[in-house]
Amino acid sequence: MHGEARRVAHLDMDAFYASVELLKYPELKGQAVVIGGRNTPAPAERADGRRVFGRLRQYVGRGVVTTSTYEARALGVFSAMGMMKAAQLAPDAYLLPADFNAYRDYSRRFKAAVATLAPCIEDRGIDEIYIDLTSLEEPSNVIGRRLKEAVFEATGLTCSIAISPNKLLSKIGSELEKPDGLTILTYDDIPARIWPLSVGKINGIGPKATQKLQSLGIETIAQLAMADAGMLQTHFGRTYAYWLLQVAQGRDERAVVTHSEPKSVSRETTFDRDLHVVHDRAHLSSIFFNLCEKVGEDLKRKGVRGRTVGVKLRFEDFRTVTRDYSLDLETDDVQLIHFAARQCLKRIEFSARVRLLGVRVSSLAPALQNGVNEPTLVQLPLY
DNA sequence: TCTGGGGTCCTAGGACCC
DNA sequence: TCTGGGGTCCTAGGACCC
Repeated sequence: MHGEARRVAHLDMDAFYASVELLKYPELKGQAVVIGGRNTPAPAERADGRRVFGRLRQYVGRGVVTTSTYEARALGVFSAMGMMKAAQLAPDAYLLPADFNAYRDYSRRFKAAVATLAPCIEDRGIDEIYIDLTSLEEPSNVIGRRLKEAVFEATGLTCSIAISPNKLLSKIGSELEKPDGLTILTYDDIPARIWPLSVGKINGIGPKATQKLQSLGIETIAQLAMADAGMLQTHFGRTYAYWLLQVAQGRDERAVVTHSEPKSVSRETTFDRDLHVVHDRAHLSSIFFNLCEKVGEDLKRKGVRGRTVGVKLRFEDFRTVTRDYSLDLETDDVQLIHFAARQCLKRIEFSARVRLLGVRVSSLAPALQNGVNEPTLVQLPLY
């Protein structure tokens, strides 16, 4: 049952958002730059054409760091860190707002460049992809260099690539020589290059599992590979224990998936201040309807409709609750989404101020041209 | 002055059906 | 009067990823 030996690349753009910003503002090259914040102003343009950049210390309010340059990372500022904490660590760092339109544009460019050389691509978000190279003839180092050149040609940006027999090893490998890295791994390299790493470097082992493994005396992938199967099973369950031992050996049979259908569409927002259900009712209601509208627009744009409407609510103490409401037929109608989402809200006990509100539609199906799978409010007996 | 927004996948219990 | 077993759908929560 052994498949053909495969060759899979993982390509990861280097500090992607930050690097795109440096293309726009080359005068910031070599500086600590942080991108993020909820209401970060764009740089001001002076009359003499020079730009004036904000500093991290000037930031007030909620929000997190979206990303940072390597210079800012050296000061301890990383993605997802609270802005206020980041400002303590690097008050003089330059601060820019995220510009997702620009990132999406560069994302399309680098993916198109790769596609001209190797068409079997799995999208893993805005700044990374897997590429199946099995059908290509050239040696891995030649292909790798060619991919990097094509990406740089198309974007002016560097990336890091690893090529190995599977996605698991390539995903780990692309980080090993960042930035501008090219890493080639075979199974023989696992003891020297993979086993010394922390278990948290494995895609799928997050903070919780890392913590739990550490409490069992397992910190490196080597220690995981040597761990007792029965012990792992008692702490993680049979399925997960088996997976842990497989990945510790560098084994991964997952295919490079070039096509997938969306499973859900959602919008959520964290408020500038926590809102009170009664006191801020009007404000909450208007935000709520807005989220329904945006989800409806997103569904129509993607050409799908969904049967299950869900809401997500986060309280001031960060407790998060969700509620679902399934309809008889798929919909992309804003009024119907709003109706179903209100049914969800009714079942939540509001015990504290609200920090975040979200609306999601799942159980998706392609929208039919004749609209036959779209129920209307009139058909709803309870309305 | 903590902690974004958009997703996927998994688990687990209960309803319901045959 | 102590009562199966399998399958599917629905809901809620949580881990994880980018």
